[in-house]
Amino acid sequence: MLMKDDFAPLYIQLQRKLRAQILNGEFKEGEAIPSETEIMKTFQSTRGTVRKAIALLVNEGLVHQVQGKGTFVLLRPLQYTMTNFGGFTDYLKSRKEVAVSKVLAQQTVTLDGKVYYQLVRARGVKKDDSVKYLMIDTSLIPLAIFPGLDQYDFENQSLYQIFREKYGIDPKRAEVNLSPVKIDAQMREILQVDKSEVALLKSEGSIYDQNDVEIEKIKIVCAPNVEVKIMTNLNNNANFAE
Amino acid sequence: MLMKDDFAPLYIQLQRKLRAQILNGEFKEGEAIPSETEIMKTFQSTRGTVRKAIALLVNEGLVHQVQGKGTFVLLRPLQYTMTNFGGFTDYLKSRKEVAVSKVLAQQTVTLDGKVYYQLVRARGVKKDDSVKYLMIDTSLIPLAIFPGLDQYDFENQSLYQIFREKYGIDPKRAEVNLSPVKIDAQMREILQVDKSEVALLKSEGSIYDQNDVEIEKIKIVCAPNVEVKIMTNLNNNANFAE
DNA sequence: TAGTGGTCTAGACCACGGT
DNA sequence: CCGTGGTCTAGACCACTAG
Repeated sequence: MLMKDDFAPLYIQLQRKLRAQILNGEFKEGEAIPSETEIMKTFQSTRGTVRKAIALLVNEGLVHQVQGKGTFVLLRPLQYTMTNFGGFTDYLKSRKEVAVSKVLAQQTVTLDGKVYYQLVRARGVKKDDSVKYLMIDTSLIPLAIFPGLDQYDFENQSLYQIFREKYGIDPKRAEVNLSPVKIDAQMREILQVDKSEVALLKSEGSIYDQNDVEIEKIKIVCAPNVEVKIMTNLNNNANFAE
Repeated sequence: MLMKDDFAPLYIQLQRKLRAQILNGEFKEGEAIPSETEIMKTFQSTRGTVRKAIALLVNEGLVHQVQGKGTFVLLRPLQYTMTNFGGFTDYLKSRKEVAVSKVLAQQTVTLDGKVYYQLVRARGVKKDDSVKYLMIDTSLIPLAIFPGLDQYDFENQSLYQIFREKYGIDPKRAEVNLSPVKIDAQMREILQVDKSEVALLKSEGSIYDQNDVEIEKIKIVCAPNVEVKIMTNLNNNANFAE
């Protein structure tokens, strides 16, 4: 079932197939997906590969595993979970929603002697022919790394898709700081913020590629109705020093 | 070097040892740690185990790997990174800092017919004989799951350590929503917030154990000088549906 | 007892970086 | 070319859950 000649490794292919089956409702929420052994047989693969694919889904928060029982689909109501800073289009696509972007400003700016392409967008989703804007997203992208980036149409194309397909650069790691920010007029208008609100949530940080090179500085301000939800596994810190 | 009879699996033992070496400065920031093959020989283990240990360190944000080159220690200035919601003491211990807790309130409350033990604490660190409070932490713990929990002294003991050692329950997964919250008098006093600030960052959510049972509801309000930093790997979403 | 996930081994081949 | 990390295989034994 899995193709060795596909560009993606087998465990990624398997992750995609399993996720698609879950999102399509083939495996119901709260119920078990097939056991690792069954998945091995179905996809003609080995235990290690299957476990790696499932581990990614666990990390995504789509399933969880219980020893002796099985792997279960987590129940989570549809909501805009802002776990993936900057991967907005990809994220919504993986959740089968339609992403909408509106460019508010674009220009080249110089910062610390480096030239950046600045892109400010309102990001939202299409719901029943109307658009709801969920965040205002400011990107600073070094033109030394992405020459000619300003020629693309960012209303209809995913920034990260262009990074990958046109420049062969893959966003690998995000590091963002979260803080409250006072609401200004532009935020209030675009995100339709009620007068009673005084602050919104701001995420500010950097995206790095596989070589730990900073490829984007981001600032995202979220509408009050956007749930910024973090899901973490706590395994790592049960263990202090040696 | 690794002990089979230790309670922790080999890859966790190895993770701890490597982390300790990094934090002790044996491997410098920005430089490479020994290769996977070398670590295999040093600790008499196999590739899979070594890779699993390193994967955990990557997830922690302590190191990153570059194909063909090696595994490198990431440079990060000392700061209070709030990635592990609720694992405050554990986190600081793994960073070799001294955690301080002050109990502000404790009582039993009933919510939706269930009885909870409510614990409100100011959490901080000891620096040169003075204490800096960094967050106000409200926990709701179901007494049905943790009978007799109120007998412990939470100024000097880690809540999660008691969960693990006295009740055999291990916090596994956190799900929190982040949002701004208007500052009240208590926050302003304890966290020493400047008058110009109008909002702080609030993290509100639940902690689940290995069986996906909710074992704690948490609400954490952070001081303005606390960096709430999220580090994520973006691998998962480069791949849409199948 | 049978089936599940959790851990571990001992190999293999590949892609990439630097020499 | 060699050493690095990235992927994959084909087994093994264990711990836990449930009938």
